Amino acid sequence: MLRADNPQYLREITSSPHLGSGPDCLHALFGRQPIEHLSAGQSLFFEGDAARHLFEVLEGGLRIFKILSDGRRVITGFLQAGDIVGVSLRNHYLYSAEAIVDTKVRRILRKAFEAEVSSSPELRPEVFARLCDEMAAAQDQMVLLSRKSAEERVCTFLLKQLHRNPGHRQANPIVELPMTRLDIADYLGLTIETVSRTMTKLANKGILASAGRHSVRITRYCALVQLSGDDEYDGDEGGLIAYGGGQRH
Amino acid sequence: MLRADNPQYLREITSSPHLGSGPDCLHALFGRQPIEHLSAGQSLFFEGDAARHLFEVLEGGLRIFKILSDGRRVITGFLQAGDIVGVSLRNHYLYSAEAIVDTKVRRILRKAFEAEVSSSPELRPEVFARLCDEMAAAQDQMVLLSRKSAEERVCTFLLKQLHRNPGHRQANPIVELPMTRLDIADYLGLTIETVSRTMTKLANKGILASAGRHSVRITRYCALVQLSGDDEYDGDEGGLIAYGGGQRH
DNA sequence: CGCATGCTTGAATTTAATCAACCCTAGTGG
DNA sequence: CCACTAGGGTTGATTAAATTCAAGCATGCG
Repeated sequence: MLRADNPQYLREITSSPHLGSGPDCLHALFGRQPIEHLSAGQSLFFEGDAARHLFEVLEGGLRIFKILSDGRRVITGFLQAGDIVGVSLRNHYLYSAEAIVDTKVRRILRKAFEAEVSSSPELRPEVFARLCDEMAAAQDQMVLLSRKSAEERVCTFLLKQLHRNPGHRQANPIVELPMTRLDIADYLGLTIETVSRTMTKLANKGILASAGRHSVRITRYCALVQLSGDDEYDGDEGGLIAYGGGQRH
Repeated sequence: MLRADNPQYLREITSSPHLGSGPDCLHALFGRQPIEHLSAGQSLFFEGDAARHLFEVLEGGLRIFKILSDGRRVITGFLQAGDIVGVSLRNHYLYSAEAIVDTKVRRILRKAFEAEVSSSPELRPEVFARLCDEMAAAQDQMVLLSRKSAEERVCTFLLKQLHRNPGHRQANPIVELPMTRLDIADYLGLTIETVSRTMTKLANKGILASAGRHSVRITRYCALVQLSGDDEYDGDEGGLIAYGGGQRH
């Protein structure tokens, strides 16, 4: 349904079947495993389960989340094609994972993964890099949840979704939002009503235009960046300019 | 001032001077480095700086934080004796670090650290474990910031501070809070007023008693746990019981 | 002793949550 | 093929929680 229509990714991962043959050789570990199909809403694993497998997302998307005892849900991330689930865990899964749409994954035993990684000096930096990226994303999310207004949260989210998908450089790009409003709300620490109202407000400002339930056209990218509350994005790959500060003490 | 008076830690780390001689051999990497003194408020490094060193905290404490362009500050963690700063980073520091009290640290070149780690199969699991712990803490913090009330946040924070210090098993334990109320507020995503009011309310409920500006006596531990919004703590090391869920889908 | 900083308390305001209708659309069955 | 329905989404009115603004209090330091 959603990201099934970009075969670049599949080509890329299948073109590096041997360990150490490229920057994404981590995917090669999953190469010979059978593809598993998850239908929308289906669980992959639960928080607290013994972490026996790692998963590679081939197509579709997952939400990963934690639930408080009284039912409050916090989505800590969305995963899509190319992502690997479960790198940062020890004996038990830190969170639950569910498909947000029909999704294809491959799995590998965690033991096998760890054995491969510890025996391959080529793989280790890649694992390390993924962990650090995950950590950086978690830090950004803490900033968002801690100090950003509803509008800033929604704008930040839209930008993040935009930058992670192909075609984010064109004139009036479309952001795909395969998840529901409730998912977005639980990811941004808001309610569905607030998410909805904020999107409407952004539409009224001419910053975006609704393009069906699961996508949005960005009409004023610069304004979106301004309203996201972050420092300006650098020209290309969606990272923030790190400013080598000096403003406190 | 604060944690200077528990020499156990110093004994522990100096008793394992050789690589691979114990579960905490990571500290041995810093063993021959000179001790550096930071006075309260002093910066160690800034977000965005080239990450040339890793630091080991010997005594005292640090806050690590990010700042939005308009000055809003988010403290993403507090570090104390035994912690290592900078494991989860690539080329630039993800955050700034400042001493919250007079603090002693040792530093090691990141290149040297990485060389040592990649050449030592004993060290690697330890680095990995620290990264995973950091990730788990970040996830918990996201839950706190996303969905917990002011009271739940403060209770969670007090429990976390309590469990990380020695002597948390005694009858009416004392929680040390070396940081200011502003630090706590910026860590919990609240204002100082809300933190202050919430502490007062907890005191009125008989759950805690003020014991000077920088420490608090916990008088009803169980009530504190209830109010923290988490599932019950397990008997010992302050971790949450992971419940092998099954409540959604 | 007196100031400055950090902390507490109170009143007013603001933001987002909650409660409640209603709408839209995709999918179903007649 | 079209009407119906259910779920997700939007919009509006009200409420609650935390922030903001403002004042006063303690503690620690010169």
